[in-house]
Amino acid sequence: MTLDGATGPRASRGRRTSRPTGDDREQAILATAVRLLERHALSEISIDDLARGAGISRPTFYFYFRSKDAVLLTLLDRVNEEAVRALADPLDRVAEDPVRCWRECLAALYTTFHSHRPVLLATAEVRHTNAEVARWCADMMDVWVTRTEQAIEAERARGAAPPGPGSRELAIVLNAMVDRALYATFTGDGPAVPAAEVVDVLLHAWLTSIYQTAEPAPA
Amino acid sequence: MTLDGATGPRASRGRRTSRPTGDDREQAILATAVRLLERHALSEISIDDLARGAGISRPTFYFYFRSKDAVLLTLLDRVNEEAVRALADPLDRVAEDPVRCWRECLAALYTTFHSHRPVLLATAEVRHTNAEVARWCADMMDVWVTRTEQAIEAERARGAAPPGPGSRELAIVLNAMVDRALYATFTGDGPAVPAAEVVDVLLHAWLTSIYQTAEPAPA
DNA sequence: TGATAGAGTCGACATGGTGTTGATAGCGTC
DNA sequence: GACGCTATCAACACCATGTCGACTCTATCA
Repeated sequence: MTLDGATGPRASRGRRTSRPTGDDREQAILATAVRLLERHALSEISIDDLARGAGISRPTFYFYFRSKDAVLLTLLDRVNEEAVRALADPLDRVAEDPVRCWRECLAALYTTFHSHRPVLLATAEVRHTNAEVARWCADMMDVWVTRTEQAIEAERARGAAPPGPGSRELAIVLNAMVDRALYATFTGDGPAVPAAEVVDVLLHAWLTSIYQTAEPAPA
Repeated sequence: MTLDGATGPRASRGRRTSRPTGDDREQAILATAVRLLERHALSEISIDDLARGAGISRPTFYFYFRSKDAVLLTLLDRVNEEAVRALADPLDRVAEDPVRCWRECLAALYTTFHSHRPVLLATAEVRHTNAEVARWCADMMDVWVTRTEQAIEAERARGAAPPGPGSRELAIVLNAMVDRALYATFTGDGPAVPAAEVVDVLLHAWLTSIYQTAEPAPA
């Protein structure tokens, strides 16, 4: 007997318990979502589309996921895991070689965003409407802001960066910049920096804001 | 006979022609929209809510506006006119006193955003779903980016700012930063800079990115 | 071996929103 | 006093979401 009150194979966003069958159906739904998102906005995709794509009927979809957005949330978890892995290392080594490490951070975000473009675009689509997705984005952003803040503090502590605005506040606006600029780059929504240059330009703004020169002193 | 193919009092987003009656109904719809947006997200407001609020039935609403988003677009035009007025002057005088003028620009954007918060939040909500709103945002952003770009070029030409990344690309990421950071400030969606500080922090990032020092040389 | 339980499935329905149609009411004017 | 235009709405067609209840299949165990 499952104790978490689940009616579906699991509480949908709850964590894995052993489940013999049905797992492939869940994967089929996720795969269908990714495939459809390559070509269509989330709002253009109906639950019926997802169900049919996975070879099931609409009511059966609800056996696996609570809603369309719950599917997105599951996909988002995957993306996050990948991003966390990619950024952990360069963020820890900022002091060794600031320019290289900050560039690696921004490049890692670029790469993650790029390779999961459909999922992140869908996220942008609903983050202002769906409280749960908004919460998720906020939590993820908070992680990056805090890591950035700590790195800025460390750079100031060792004298590599001069004092300036609060490190947290600075970290927030810099992350906001990356967030929006990458989104625009992959979307063509409004003027966007060409993909080939966007990391360079972001890095410039990032470094000068923190170090107040274009080239911080070497370690 | 109206020549623009309108069925309603005007082509809704088309431009003013003389219209004796019904204008107050249109204003009532707009006023209702603003009032409801103070308390609810756009997605929570139905066309029926707007119609009832204006004292008419739902089909009659369609006589005045093509859709819910068309109402938003009309409100947005008002905001834009105000923003254009507020920013024109400081942008023209950047060379006289860069720090003061850039701050005035950012402060003007802050003020505009703040005083039209409900409308701009609703815009963020649908800009990823509604092509017309997306287009509108893109156009507006393009205006600010171009003005910023020209100002950066001018500063470089007179030797006040050193060379750096392409002025257009820099203008884009700086505007992206303002866009997203102000949104977060007024929304509490994710970590946000306190309202009292946000202009200062944005100004810091803005100045250092352009002048590559915290304090550009006086004119 | 056949009763039982639970996972998995879906037809049919209820709900709630959007947008359209067609009929009508009021009013100025020629 | 009839024509044309603005303005209005009841009724309808449509579509997406989410729920209910009945059904099937399979594995287990007395």
